[in-house]
Amino acid sequence: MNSLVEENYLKALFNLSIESGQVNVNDLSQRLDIKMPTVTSMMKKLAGKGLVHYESYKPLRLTEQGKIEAALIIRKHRLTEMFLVEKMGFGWEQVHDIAEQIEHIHSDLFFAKMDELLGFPKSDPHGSPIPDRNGNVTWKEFKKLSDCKAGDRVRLEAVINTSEEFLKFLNNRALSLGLEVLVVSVEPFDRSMVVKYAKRTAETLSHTVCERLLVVEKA
Amino acid sequence: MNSLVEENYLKALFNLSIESGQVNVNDLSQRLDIKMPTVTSMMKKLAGKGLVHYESYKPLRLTEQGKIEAALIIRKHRLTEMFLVEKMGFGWEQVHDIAEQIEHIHSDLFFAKMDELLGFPKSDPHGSPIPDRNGNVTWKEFKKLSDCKAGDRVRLEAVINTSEEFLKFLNNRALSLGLEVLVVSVEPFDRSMVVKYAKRTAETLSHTVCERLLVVEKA
DNA sequence: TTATTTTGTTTTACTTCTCTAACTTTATAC
DNA sequence: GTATAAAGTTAGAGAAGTAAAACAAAATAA
Repeated sequence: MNSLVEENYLKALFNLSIESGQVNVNDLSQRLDIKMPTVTSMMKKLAGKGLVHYESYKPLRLTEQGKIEAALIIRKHRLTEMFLVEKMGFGWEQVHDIAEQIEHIHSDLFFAKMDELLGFPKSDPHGSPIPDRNGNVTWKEFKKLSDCKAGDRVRLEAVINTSEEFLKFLNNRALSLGLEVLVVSVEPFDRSMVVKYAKRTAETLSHTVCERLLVVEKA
Repeated sequence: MNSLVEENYLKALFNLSIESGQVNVNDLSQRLDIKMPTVTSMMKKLAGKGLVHYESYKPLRLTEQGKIEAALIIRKHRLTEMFLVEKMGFGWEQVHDIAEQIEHIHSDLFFAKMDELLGFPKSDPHGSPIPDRNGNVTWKEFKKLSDCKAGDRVRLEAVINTSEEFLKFLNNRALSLGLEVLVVSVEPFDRSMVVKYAKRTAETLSHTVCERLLVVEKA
């Protein structure tokens, strides 16, 4: 069984791989706020357990087994977030830190029960997919709002950044998942967008914000 | 802030103090399955943090602050057990190990929310009192069923042993908290009791079992 | 009350996870 | 295409938590 610390390395490596493709020791070091020599030695340890492919000076890669174990931790994290929001009344901006701890609870039954009470959800409160019990993840095809053009009608389905500040920013503008959004115009100078949704007829969103909003085109 | 390991020592010391009054290094060592030298050094560490009164070769005692911090961990444990039973559909025999892990989650909000969703319960699924947010515990006056005599009418309010085996034993006999029990007779030879409750007209319970059942006399 | 057993402590050492400092390899810039 | 910078590794060390071995104190039993 992996230690809590090992689980955190696996999860970070998994997430970084998805976010940026190639992951270096330095990336993992910064993500975990742990110095590079420590990361190097942990990578060797995890390589010894068959969870990471490690070669000196090469990018880091999870093995198939490593991917599964990482996905199962992320499964527990996302089920927890969903449970906190749906069953306990938390806001989507409040759940990250709690889930970060509960993801390390060892009890299949506990998470199976959550899953069941939630009706086997496919995604978490931020729109990220929940891996299945075997560690398989299926990603929906999303588009960044920032890649849309004037006139596009889309539905907000996920957010990339899940920091409390960003989510509070979205709360303040009544931006939530499932919302239908019309792109009114795109400002060429700073790529900010004017959008229309719900009762908001002309809300301006910076490019930085639009890059973090994932949408699907409205059929 | 106390580490998870320190929290476990505090909790064990608190529980042992209630169960048996005087707690020696050896008792704590056995309870935690940790060798005595390790316990000794942890006691010195906790004494340094002002949580334990430690003197060589003397019984171990929590300081007032130590009692409060221990009670707050136990509060989290018992709230969790209650939540698992009441809100997630677990049986009272299934919740101990999960609560043992969740009690170490650091989030006042999480436990405040549990408390609220449960309607501020006074005791856990095994009848043990839940300490308040300040670490104060109020024990009800219980009597052991084994101290009752033939003809007594009592209500089952708590169980002492919370092991899975014991609770399954009680489940099999439909013994649950709140039940009204009539002591039909006491066997002088082995102190076993014949009792009557619900639809059971003549159930025999060994002294070992009766000692672990806490009751109040029916007014 | 003295001998023996039990309990508790001290010392040393191991494991896990972390760091700093020094060195090496790879990438970047001129 | 070397010089410099950035990234990565090695080596040594420290904190937290654990145990084994050796010793000391206290309790118990003869």
